[in-house]
Amino acid sequence: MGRVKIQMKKIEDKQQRNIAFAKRKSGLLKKAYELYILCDVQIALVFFSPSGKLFLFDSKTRIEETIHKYLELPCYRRGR
Amino acid sequence: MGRVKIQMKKIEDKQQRNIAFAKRKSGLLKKAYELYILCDVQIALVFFSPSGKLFLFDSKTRIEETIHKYLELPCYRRGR
DNA sequence: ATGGCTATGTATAATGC
DNA sequence: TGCATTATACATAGCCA
Repeated sequence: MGRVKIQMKKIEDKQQRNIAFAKRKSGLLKKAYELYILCDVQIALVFFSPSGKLFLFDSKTRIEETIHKYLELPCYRRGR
Repeated sequence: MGRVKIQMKKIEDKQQRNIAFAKRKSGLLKKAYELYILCDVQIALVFFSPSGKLFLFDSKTRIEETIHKYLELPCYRRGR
């Protein structure tokens, strides 16, 4: 997607990994937002940066509500 | 991103909304996967389709672990 | 580190089967 | 109701300030 196609494996250089994280974090949050708006669906997204900082996205419902809706599903309906 | 730029608002036509959901769901899951692999970070993604079907992505840790890691944060560290 | 730039790879809206 | 294709908008890798 950039000037060069990259291999899908962990970026070993820590500085390069942080740069990639910063850029892709924004992209992922935007995609989550767009899916939520365009399709009017409930979404919860939780992730941690390489340094352990928390990032969140949720749809208009509070993230806890989506999480609890998931946790309350019987295990066999959780997929996996 | 397609042939035409679309407005960022709910797609009112149900059939078109389902089509957009199906495509963007794959894209969002792929982006989450790529961030996880490239940057080696913990991610939990939970969302429901317009018809209420559950979709998930998580990094190698079980999704419950990431969720609990989030829920155990003191509220002031959850952002928002 | 951060924040733009730009060339290039990707995602996807519309369309075709 | 889906897949596959195509054209076009978007995301981002590598640079540079």
